[in-house]
Amino acid sequence: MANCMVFHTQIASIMEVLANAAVAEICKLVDDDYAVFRLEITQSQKENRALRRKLQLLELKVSRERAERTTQERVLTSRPSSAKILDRYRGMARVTLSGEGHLTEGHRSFVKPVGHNTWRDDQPITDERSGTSTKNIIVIESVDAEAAGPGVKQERSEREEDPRHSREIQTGAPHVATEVPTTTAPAPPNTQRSIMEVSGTPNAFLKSETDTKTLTHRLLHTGSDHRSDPERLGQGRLGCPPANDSEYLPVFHQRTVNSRGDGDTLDTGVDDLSCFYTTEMEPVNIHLGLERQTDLSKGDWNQYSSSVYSEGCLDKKGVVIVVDEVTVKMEDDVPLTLNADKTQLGEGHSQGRDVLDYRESLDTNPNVATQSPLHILRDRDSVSTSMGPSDSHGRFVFDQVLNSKDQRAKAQGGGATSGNGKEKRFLCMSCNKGFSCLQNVETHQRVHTGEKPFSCTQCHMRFAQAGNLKIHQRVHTGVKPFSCTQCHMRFSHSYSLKRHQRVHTGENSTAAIV
DNA sequence: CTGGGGAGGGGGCCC
DNA sequence: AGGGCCCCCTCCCCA
Repeated sequence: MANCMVFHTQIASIMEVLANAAVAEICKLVDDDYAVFRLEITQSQKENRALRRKLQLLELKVSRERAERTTQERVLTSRPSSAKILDRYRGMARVTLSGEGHLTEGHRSFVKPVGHNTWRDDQPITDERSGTSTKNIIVIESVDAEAAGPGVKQERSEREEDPRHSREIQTGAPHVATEVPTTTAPAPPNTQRSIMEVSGTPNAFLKSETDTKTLTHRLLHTGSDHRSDPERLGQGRLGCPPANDSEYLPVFHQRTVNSRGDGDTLDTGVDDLSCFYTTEMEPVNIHLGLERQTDLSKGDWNQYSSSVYSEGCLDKKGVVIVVDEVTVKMEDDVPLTLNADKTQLGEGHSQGRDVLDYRESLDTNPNVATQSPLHILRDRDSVSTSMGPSDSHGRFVFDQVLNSKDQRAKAQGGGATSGNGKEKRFLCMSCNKGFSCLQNVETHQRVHTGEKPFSCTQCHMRFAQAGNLKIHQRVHTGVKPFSCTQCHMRFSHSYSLKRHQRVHTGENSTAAIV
């Protein structure tokens, strides 16, 4: 008996030692990762400082031009110049804001070519270099990027700053720049929940809840090795999940939207349009998927695609959207009222804004908040969705999501739990639609990313699917392989023929659809 | 009613 | 044998 007691005592002591060792190891890991996060936060802060400085410069430019314009107007016209100028600049500010949606007062900026000191009232407000309306966020980004110039990095490097600064929290202040020192009221200090800092697009919201962690998401980092992060963080590449019974957890989603000036393929960094799977969620390795705030309606993305590809804004202008880093700070006990105020970024926002929102926002739909755009269904039997609060170990609890909003998914048997025979193991985190294979979800995500890798050699059209390009090329070739057996009509689309034949059969088209 | 683009599903081939 | 990829089919939607 005594031996038994001694044995138990020894066991207990060994357990304690092991536990202490484990705790120490965990602490070390946390410290290491925290250092990395701090570094990235600092970099982000530097970049934001540089952008703010640039905005101030642009403001000065505006003021100067305004003064010049005032003088000129006084000379040239009998109309009270102040009113006209005010109109003009008010208009510019409105356009800028409508496009970007979040430039703060006092930071409205635009770029006007040197020597262009007058504005005509009938002149569309465009980026003079691109000829593209500034309502396109991409243009605004281009202005920023261009104005920032090569010296920005240098400038940033000269500014070391308090990392705590990066934890300034912005909540409930849509479209307000995260840090605008002179003209913007400081963010409400009360809730300290999250912060996002995005180059030129500071009005983003990330919300989450967990233990106090600072997570850095390199969301859109054009020209950077955006693959390094998941690798550094110990995740594998996208691929099939290791095993069906593993807990596949969404990690994070990266996207790069850029284009080259030669009009070639717009690289959206699609190889990162994916999620990385980890079988265990470590407290130091929690990754937030980023969910677009507004509903990704088809129209939004089509519009985006249209503006980007069809109109060739990106292609022709070589505009690069850069959203450098997003820093998220999550505090304990933050309620999951992840602000469903869609109006913040809702209608009236630019297409580009939508794209960014998609990357930046976690709020609006608590059900999908903090999930990556793509993840494996974890619980195939579950339809309910929740990202429950962290469990006692600080882990996220992810359940699968079925977005009831996606009517099309329902109509076409989409959704994670549709009754189709094939198991829909792959879930798009943007719309929560389920797919049976990874390829399909990757293709599907082009809807959200706007990636259209297939371009027509005879026109500007681009397509997300090769098959659609092939069909499209019949427009150029005039090939109409589908002919009606009852008339001489020929069609380039098989479905057009099928639809046409309803005319002969007298079948009601609506009834046919039903 | 047609033209045509967007998008999902599934089969077949290859590794 | 299973997964990835390519391709085609199909349907929806809009102009």
